Amino acid sequence: MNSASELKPILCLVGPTGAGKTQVALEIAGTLGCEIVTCDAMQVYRGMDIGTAKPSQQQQAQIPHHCMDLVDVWQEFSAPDYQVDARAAVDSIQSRDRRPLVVGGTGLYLRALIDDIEFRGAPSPSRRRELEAKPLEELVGWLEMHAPARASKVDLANERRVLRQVELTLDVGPLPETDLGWHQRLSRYPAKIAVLAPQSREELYARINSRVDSMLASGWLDEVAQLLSTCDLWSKTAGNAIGYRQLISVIRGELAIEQAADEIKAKTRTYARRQLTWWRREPRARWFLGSPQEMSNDIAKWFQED
RNA sequence: GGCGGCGUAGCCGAGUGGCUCAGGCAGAGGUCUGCAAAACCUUUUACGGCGGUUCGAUUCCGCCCGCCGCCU
Repeated sequence: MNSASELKPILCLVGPTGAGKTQVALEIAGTLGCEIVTCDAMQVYRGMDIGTAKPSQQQQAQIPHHCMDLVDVWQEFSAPDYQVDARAAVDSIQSRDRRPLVVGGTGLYLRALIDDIEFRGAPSPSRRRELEAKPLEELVGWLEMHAPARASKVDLANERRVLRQVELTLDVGPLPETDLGWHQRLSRYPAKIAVLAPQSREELYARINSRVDSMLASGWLDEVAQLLSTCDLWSKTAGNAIGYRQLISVIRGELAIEQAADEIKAKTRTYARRQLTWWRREPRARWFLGSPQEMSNDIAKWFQED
């Protein structure tokens, strides 16, 4: 690996859905000579194009994209998988003396990439099914008894998190003394994180609403029908994607399209809000509030400062 | 015109003569180490209007307004 490029921070462009990241990313990648590493939990799925707002074929031909279209909708994919793939992409880009530009909205995936997070204890599906059948109180009781340090760190009302801690206890034991914790934010890669977001909440929501309409107008429903015809049992992640879940119900005749559209907009807005919450806590983030056109230059300028 | 039903927060929707007056969605804030576009936590906003009965009415009664259905 080239040591000069290794010292340069990884450029990251994040923000809520609908802020205009793709547009800015393409511009910046063009002027700074970057390759794009997608940081999006849903764009890894092949065929989920319209609803995940994937860059077009032309756009992808213009700038190399990585970590996109990695798996099919029936395949499970999660943060550790992303970590492996994204780090490989970053290392490869840097070894070719180019600069990676990480673009996306999935906060956890970004941290999996740039922070020194080690995922351990891959869950076993059969045991997970067993644990899922147990009531929350039982899992909490077990955890408090066998791994009090873990119990004190999780949200005990959140069954999914508690269950994972039980799995970790079973597989890697109680929390090691050396565990520095999530909040240490030990960087594996130095990074510059630009958060792109519209000036106001109203503007963000307006952008989201009209984007959902234009996705539906460009054949989103057909895309889902197409995917559904090749596979009707989707992975947990893909099957939970906003919009896809609702459109599947429409195709199955369980939901009217107008209702689906409203629900998709509402869920997307909520999602955008949670994204903003995530980045508010990111100390390395620098915020750029405005439209993509307005912010593009400012972000590029900041990225170029070394 | 007659008869009946309904009117509860931005929306859906239970309920009650007084008590911390359901719940869901949306909105706002937050959490986040293998489903993260997920999961979870906290939280604002009500009883169509005017009278009456009552110690007390969102709840009971009357009138009015609005909506829906049926009849002529």
